[in-house]
Amino acid sequence: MHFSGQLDSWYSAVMLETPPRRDTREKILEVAEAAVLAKGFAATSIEELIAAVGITKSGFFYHFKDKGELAKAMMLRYIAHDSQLLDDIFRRGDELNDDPLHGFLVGLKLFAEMLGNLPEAHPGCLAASFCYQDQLFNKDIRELNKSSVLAWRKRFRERLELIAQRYPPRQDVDFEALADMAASNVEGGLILGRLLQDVTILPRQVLLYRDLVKMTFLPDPAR
Amino acid sequence: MHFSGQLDSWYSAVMLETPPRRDTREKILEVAEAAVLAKGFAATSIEELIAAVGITKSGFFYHFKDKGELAKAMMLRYIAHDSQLLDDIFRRGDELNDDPLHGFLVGLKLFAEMLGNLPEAHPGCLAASFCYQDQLFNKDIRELNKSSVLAWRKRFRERLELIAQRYPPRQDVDFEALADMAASNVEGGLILGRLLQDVTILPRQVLLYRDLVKMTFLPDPAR
DNA sequence: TGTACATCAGTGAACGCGCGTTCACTGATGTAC
DNA sequence: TGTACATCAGTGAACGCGCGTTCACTGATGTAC
Repeated sequence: MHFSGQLDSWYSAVMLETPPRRDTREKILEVAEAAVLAKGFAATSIEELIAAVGITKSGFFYHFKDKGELAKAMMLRYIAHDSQLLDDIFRRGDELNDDPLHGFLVGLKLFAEMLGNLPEAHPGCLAASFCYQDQLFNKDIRELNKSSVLAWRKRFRERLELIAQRYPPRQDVDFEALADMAASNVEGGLILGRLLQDVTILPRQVLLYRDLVKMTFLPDPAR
Repeated sequence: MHFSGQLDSWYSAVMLETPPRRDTREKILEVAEAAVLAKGFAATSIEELIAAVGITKSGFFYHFKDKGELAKAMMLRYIAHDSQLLDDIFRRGDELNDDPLHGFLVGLKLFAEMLGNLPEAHPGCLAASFCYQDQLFNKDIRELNKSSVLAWRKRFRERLELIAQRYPPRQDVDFEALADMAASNVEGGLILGRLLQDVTILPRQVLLYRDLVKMTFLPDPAR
C-alpha cells in the first residue's frame, strides 16, 4: 500500500525519470487518487479533476483515451509507489539488524511508525477501493489489482520462510495466511481508522501483527 | 459483518416481524446490497434495482424519498443483520463451553467455519464499501457506520476483559487493538479474498486471529 | 350489511442536469535538410 | 542559418444518453359508522 501525497516528491525523484512535460498527467493521477479514495471511482468526475488541475476536458482526453485508462494508470502508479515504499522500509529494517527475524521486526516497527505519521487525515488503499467497485473495471485492471496482492504475499511469505529456517516455529503454522495477514491487517486497519477517524488504529494493528510474528517464532521470555 | 443472502429467510423470520406488504422494500434492499458490493453506491442506479425487483421507478420512490434514504436503510439493515449474526455465533460458542476463553475460541472457530461456507462467490462488507465512498453520504449515515465498528469493539473488548480476569495475560497487551482486530481482520480477509477470488483466505485469517488470542492468554503447551 | 372515505402500494410520463466522449482546430516546441 | 514539417499538449463547442427526482393519478385493501 502506498499512501497518497506522502513522500511524493521523493518518489518522483527516485522512481520516475519524468520529463517535465508529463507533470500534468501526474497531477491528474494524484488528484484522482485522492478523489477516488474519498468518493469512489464512479462518483469521481472528469470535470472535477480538470477543475482541480486547471486544464480543459479535452486536455484530459489527450492524456487518457477514456476513463478506464485513467483507472488503469492509477492502479499502475499505485502499485509502483507501494512496492517502492515496502522495499525501502524493510531494507532499512535489515540494515539495522542482519538477523532475518529481528530485521523483519524492526521493519514492522518502522512501518507502524510511518503509518502513524501519515500527513493525510484519512489514508486509504486504492486496491481496497477498487475491489469494492470491481464491476466497473475491465479484466486488465482486476488482474493488476490481483497481482498487487500477490506481490505482498510473495514478499512476506519469502521473509517468513527465511525466518523459519533459523527459528523453527511451532507445528502447523499457516505461512501463507500469516504472509497474507500483513496486507489484510493493513487493509482492515485502514478501514477501521477511517470509520472511527482515529489515526492510531492502523499503527497499533501493525504492532499487533508484529506481536503475532514474534510469538510465532520466538519462545515467550515471560513464561 | 453480515453476508448478503445467507440465512436471510431465517433472519426475516426471527428478526423482523414484517407485515407481508413490506416485502418489496426488503427486496429492494437485498438487491441493492448485492449491487453496491459489486460496483459501489454511485454506480448502482435506481433503474437497475427496479428492473431486478420488478416495479417502476415511482414505486421505488414510494419506499424511499431519495437515494440517500436507500443508503441509510441499507446501513440499518446491515447493522441489524450483522449484530444478530455475531450474537448467534458467539452464544453458541458459549453454550458449548462455559469458560470465557474457550467459549470464545469455539465461537471463533464457528465463525471461521461459517465464513468458509458462505454461498456467495465474493462476500463483502457494506461498512467497508461505504467507508471508501463516504463523501457520498450524509453525517447520519457516517455516524451509523461508525457505531457499527464501535459495536464490534465493545463486544470483543468486553469479552477479552472477561477472559483476562481468569487468564492474566502477559504484560502490556493492547486490549483495544486486539478487540478491533476482530473486525479489522475480517475486513482485510474479505478484501484479499475478493481480490484473489479465494474463499479460503477469510476463514484462515480468522483462525490466525484465534491463534493470536490463544497465545495471548494461554501459555504455549509446546514450549 | 352497505356505503364513504382513507391508506397502501404503487403507475406513467415528463423534467433538467451532468456526465463521458468526439471532433475540428491551435500555438509552442523539436527535428531534418 | 533558414525553412518545412511533425509532434506535443493542449482548447472550445457540441453531442446524446442516463440518471435522480417530481407530479398527477389509480386500483386494491382496510376502517368507521
